[in-house]
Amino acid sequence: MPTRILIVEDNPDLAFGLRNNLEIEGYDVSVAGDGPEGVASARAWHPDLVILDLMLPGMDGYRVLRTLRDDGFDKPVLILTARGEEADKVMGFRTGADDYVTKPFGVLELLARVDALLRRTVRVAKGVVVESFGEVQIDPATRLVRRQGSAVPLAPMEFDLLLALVRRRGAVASRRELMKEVWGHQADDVVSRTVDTHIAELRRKLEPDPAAPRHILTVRKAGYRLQA
Amino acid sequence: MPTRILIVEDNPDLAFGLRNNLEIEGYDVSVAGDGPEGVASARAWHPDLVILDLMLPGMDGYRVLRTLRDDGFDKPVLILTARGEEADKVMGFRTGADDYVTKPFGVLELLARVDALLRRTVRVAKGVVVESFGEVQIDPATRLVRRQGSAVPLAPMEFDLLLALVRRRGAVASRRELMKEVWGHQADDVVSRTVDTHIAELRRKLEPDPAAPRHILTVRKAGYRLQA
DNA sequence: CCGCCCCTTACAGTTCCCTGACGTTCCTGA
DNA sequence: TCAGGAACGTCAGGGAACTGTAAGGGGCGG
Repeated sequence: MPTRILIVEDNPDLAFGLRNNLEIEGYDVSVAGDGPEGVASARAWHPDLVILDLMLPGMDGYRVLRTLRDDGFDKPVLILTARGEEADKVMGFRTGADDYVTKPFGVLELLARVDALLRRTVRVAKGVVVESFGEVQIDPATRLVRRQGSAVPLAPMEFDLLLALVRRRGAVASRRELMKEVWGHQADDVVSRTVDTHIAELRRKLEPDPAAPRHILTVRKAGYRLQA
Repeated sequence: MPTRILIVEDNPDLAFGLRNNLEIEGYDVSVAGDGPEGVASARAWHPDLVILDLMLPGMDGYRVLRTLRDDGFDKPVLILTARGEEADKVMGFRTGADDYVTKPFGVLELLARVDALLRRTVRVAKGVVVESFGEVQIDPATRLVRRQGSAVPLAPMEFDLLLALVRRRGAVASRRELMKEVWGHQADDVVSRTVDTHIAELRRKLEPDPAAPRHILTVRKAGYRLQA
């Protein structure tokens, strides 16, 4: 079975050109002209990679990506856009993109990047990387979290916080450490309840009984701890 | 334990800047100043990701990458270069690179790309250090105490006090010393029974017969002592 | 303008810690 | 040996400290 690539792009010329080149490379290609169509196509057709334009009519590209990830779509997504601002790129990656190419771009480079992404995916597939605790599975590659198999949408901060906890695997993480890892480098002496609120949200979304957490535990006077 | 990143870069300023930023993000960073050094470092240090400059003295970047891949090095490699020609990029990807960033670049974007690459590969391990005496085990990392294998819930102060005793291993700890270590502030001539109260609680929770303690011993007129 | 996300604040519920009082044990000296 | 005193053990209640959680507002991007 050939590798399938879904292009979500409203500009017909560009889409056509890409399709041509990719097909010459031997890929199976499908094109969606807007966001909803793209989401539907990803659901039904199960592509191995998605090339996603950010500027789309109807549904924003970020939202499409977001929807896909929340849906449980874990294949690489390459973002394609005219916006080259660094902030845009960072946001794209943060939302779960795997690469970010700005227009104008060279077709050969795009092909090479597609190839690199697919190569990496295949290579990784051998040793699946998924963290888990209890009935919750976390895939750092796609920033996707599942509980009992179904995707749980987490806000970016929530995901990062969860990841920070998971990385410590059962050890106590102080609020300050978490602050430092998730928020950045200057963990002030801020006496803030921010961490707590996010923890509460995580429990609400991930714990069977948020009032009696079994995995995201409080260690009084010390911080929080993730119980596998 | 933390994620390791190897930078192969001959420009000291750039290397230093990158190292700084990556370390702030919590990575373990090593820098190699030329190709051979980079290869050696990758072999010996087993980084989780390599940032590779193409323009290197002595050994060309492509050669380095080639050598690494032939070596069986399968971690992601991000190429960093001033050469933005499409042909260069394609060649880089073809040689086995996973991403290609051209100078000048934004640090945030680079960090985001590093993050995106690592998402698909990294995994973490853990090491456990446990103190123990008698049938009691103490894990400072989780602030968890077990007696005969089953968990014993301790209040924060109790745990800290226990830890202070354990650290002294058989030596006598005066009330004042304990106060100072656990409570931080300097213990005035406070004739307080606070320490005693907590000791009593510890005995109740940890000693088989609290009335005849076998581990948490009283040294009259001096303080307390932990018997292994 | 809306929606999402994030942080803050405030309040409520718990847990915990210190204190003071009293009982018990140990040591000492007559 | 025994009384007295000092040191330690124990207990319970008030208040402080800590966390859970629900709004509310600001910011940012779409």
